[in-house]
Amino acid sequence: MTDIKKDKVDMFAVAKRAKVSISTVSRSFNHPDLVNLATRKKIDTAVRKLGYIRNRAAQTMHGIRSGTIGLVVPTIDHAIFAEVIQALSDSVDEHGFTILIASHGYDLEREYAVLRKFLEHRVDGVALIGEDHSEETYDLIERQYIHAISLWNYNEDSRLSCVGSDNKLAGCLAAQHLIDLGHLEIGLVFPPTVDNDRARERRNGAQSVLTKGGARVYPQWDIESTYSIADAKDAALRILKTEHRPSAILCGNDVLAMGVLYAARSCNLNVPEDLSIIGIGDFKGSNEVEPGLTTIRLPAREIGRQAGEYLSRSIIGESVGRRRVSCNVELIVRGTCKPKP
Amino acid sequence: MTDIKKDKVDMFAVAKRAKVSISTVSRSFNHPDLVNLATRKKIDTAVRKLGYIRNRAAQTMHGIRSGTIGLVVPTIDHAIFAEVIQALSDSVDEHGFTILIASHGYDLEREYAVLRKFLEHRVDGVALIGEDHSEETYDLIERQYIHAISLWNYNEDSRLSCVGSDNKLAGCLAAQHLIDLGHLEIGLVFPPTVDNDRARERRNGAQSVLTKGGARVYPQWDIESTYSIADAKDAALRILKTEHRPSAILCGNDVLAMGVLYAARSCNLNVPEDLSIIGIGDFKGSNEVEPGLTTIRLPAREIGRQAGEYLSRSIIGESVGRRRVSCNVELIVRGTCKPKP
DNA sequence: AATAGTATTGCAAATGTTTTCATAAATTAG
DNA sequence: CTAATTTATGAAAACATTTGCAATACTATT
Repeated sequence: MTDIKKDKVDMFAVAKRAKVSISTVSRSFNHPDLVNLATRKKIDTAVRKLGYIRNRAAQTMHGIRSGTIGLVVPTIDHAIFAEVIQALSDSVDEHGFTILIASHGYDLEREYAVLRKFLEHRVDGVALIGEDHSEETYDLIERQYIHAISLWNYNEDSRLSCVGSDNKLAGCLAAQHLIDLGHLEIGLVFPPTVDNDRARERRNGAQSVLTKGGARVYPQWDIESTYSIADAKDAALRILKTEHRPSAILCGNDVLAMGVLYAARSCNLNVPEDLSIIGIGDFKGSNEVEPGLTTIRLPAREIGRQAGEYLSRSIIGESVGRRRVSCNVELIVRGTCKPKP
Repeated sequence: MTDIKKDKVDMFAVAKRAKVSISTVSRSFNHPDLVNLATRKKIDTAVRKLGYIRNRAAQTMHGIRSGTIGLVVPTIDHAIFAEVIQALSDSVDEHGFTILIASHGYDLEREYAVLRKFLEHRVDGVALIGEDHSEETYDLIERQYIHAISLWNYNEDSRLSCVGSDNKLAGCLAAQHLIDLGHLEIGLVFPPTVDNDRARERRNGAQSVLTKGGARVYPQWDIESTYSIADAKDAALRILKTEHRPSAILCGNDVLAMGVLYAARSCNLNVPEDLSIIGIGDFKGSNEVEPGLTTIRLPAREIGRQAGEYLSRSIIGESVGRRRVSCNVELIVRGTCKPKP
């Protein structure tokens, strides 16, 4: 065995096969205009024959970008995030970036750990969901001068760049719609609000409008449910089974609203005649369910796309500094709400 | 400015601050037992003070694993994949791996491109969905000796290791259930089957049982719909509006089944009295919808978990060779199917 | 007190690239 | 036909680590 021709396929192997120097190989990748067409062809065939694949790890060591962006989400398999992930992925992909993804299950310490791991991988930027992060996390981002962006929530005082919607406004809009329809006895189904600014803001918004509008929310109508249709259905059943039930239920997001809708149906309550339901989010399927879900639209795809665009550009160096992008929220009236008789 | 104390924080900086050699720093990370406790402490404080973060890119260059696994899916934001992604991510995370993710939108050439990109990043392994891949893709995987696994479909002749379910069986089971209930006029709503072996197998399975059972599927009852509730609802409306409509509809997956269910409701058809519906998948929410969706369960989380486990182990070196894991499919009877009177 | 281990540490080579600088060849100008 | 450019290539340093080997400092044994 000629110890020279090991099967390790690196630039060296390519160079040898093409009978050029290793620098020429590198150049033909990075500055093809600087190398003669003929040699470029030789190199190309060598690459093909050997099945050579460039090693980004080695490139990264020269201060060259890693071409990766880290995305940390609470969880991947919620409709609410899946859509944003897809949009962000598509949009950074156009600039040649790849996504490193991890979830933390609403545990801010895990979020920090994930962020560190991403930094070890030398991601060129990171995207986080929302604004509730540990001080350590914020610290790390600032100390490392890493391009970062917060998704989902718009806040004009945000510590990071952000692209998202005004969740408080979303909550207000939902509540206002119910008030406008004359509802005064209103149930609330919201996800846990600790370490979840999106849910908290929506809730605060809704509640402020509700009290201002003279509505009452009895404690037994104010229920917490994890992000799950099953859980929300159970939660709603508890509300609906009280002898005195609200005339409308406002939900922290559309998945919960779906659960409530199913709960109503299983109690033989007609929606919206016997019960009005409003959600927040306007997820896939919210339009198709019967009756169509009245909700507040948050433009998930738009948020993901803009975030990806911003991150990519600021990494590439086309734009700089902090930026805050507010995406519109909007009431979508469908079939689950009706004026209180 | 002392040109020595640039703000570049690498091992060198740490070494200098801790007054040890760079090798000792490295060792204290990788083989802490080989370095004195006192020095380790010194190094530790230096690391902390400087905010040093290890550079995996540099490590990867020594043949050390990159600690990443590439996951290529058709799309991220379908319930069907989101769940599997989450499970796989969780399971590889336990072994210290991070996921690189990208979607190809059912375009096999893009899949190949993504795979190449992952290989440039020196992922330690890759996971693909299904068995429909371009020859180039299979080639690349074999030539690069990369750990690879195919998810979702079980096939005893699979070219790659696989963990999944027998999709053909799933189709058969669904069809058999309808036949058993006495349905002979059956509609079909399936996603496009080109480059999608999962859908194709289910469809083949279903159809073989149907014809064997003497059922008839008129062409106008055999409809293709993209993976989308909205699309499926439209498709179903077309079937249900024909003057002669089937007594049951078999759907390629639960999302489509939901669309059909909503379509039925919007036509004022009662499910299951006027129309039976069966899905495949048993997604989140299929149990909660009213009436609960009768379906064939495919254990998404289980598949993701096992795949992650297999990949991690085989990368770490604990297990070897090809492996094919079959996950059970099972008929889940709920409320959307009823015997034909 | 000398010897043999053993526990620590540092030096330097290696990893797979990119890039600067220098050199050689080819082209153009004078 | 020579000088001045321009074009094309190679040599070597740099990047941030890991690791085999050698050197040093301790500790235990006799």
